[in-house]
Amino acid sequence: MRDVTPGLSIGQVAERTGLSVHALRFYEREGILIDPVRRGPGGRRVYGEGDVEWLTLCIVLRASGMPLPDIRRYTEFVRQGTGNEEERLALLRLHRERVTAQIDGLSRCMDLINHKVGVYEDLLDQGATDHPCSAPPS
Amino acid sequence: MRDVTPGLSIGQVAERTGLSVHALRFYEREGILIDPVRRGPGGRRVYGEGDVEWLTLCIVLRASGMPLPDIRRYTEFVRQGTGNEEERLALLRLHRERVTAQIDGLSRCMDLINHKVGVYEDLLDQGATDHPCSAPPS
DNA sequence: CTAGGAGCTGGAGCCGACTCTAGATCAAGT
DNA sequence: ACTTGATCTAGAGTCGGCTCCAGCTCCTAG
Repeated sequence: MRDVTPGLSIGQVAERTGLSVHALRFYEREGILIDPVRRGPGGRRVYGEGDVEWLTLCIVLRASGMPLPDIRRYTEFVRQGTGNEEERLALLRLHRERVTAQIDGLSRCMDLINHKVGVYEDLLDQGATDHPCSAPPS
Repeated sequence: MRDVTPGLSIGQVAERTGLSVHALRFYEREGILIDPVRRGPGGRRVYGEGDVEWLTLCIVLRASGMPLPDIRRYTEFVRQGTGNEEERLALLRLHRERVTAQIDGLSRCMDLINHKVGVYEDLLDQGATDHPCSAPPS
């Protein structure tokens, strides 16, 4: 009944997470994994399902713009175990604000882009019906 | 009545746009300006209001993740004058899709981050009221 | 006259996050 | 036995987007 999680090679983890094997080793060097990866025969890395889950979280944090040093700090808190939940929460809240700011910024850019798309669409419609002169947009 | 736009120095443009003077010269080298900057006595750059407006647009495009080469291509279309509105529109639409994808991605990250923030908030509330054991989150 | 400050050019440097290379080791298939 | 392919390490290279530096020219104020 034991050994339900048989251990994954770096290639398998790469496949599941979408990270490259290079990136996996790089993350490990950067201290992004919670505990040192186990090694199988020949010194090969052996990952568990827990590692994959953790990496999946890290990928989300990265994708939302958290810098690696911050991810490392968060990892260190988790590695230390319970007792620092406030700090973890503070990091997460800080990041949440950054993501909110990103989304807001992008939405404001979107408004302008939509506006310009609209202008050009109108211009082309109008041109199709052969309207007279008008100031060209930039 | 003429000369309403007296011409701006690179420093003034930097101040208005928020770009650095370095970045302004860099953008110029990259072909991001619609026409070559006029030069005043001593070979100094003289910008017009139109340049500032154009740069303002470019800043929005950059802020929303459009790469400089794409901005350059868009600039080239505008530089060529009317007749390529379809191409401009295509570039804008493509970019709009990228921005939409970015916002969607970030929103999905937000869901997870919010979830984790909620988990830690609950955990700390619960801890304050001295609840018994529970599995620690990652 | 001189000192400061802004501007000029060309080119080097930096940062983050990977990505790739070289050269070695190891396991499995033919 | 041999080849293939995955893995290992240490370290170098890449890329985008600036940023900074050296050494020069200007203009203006004191």
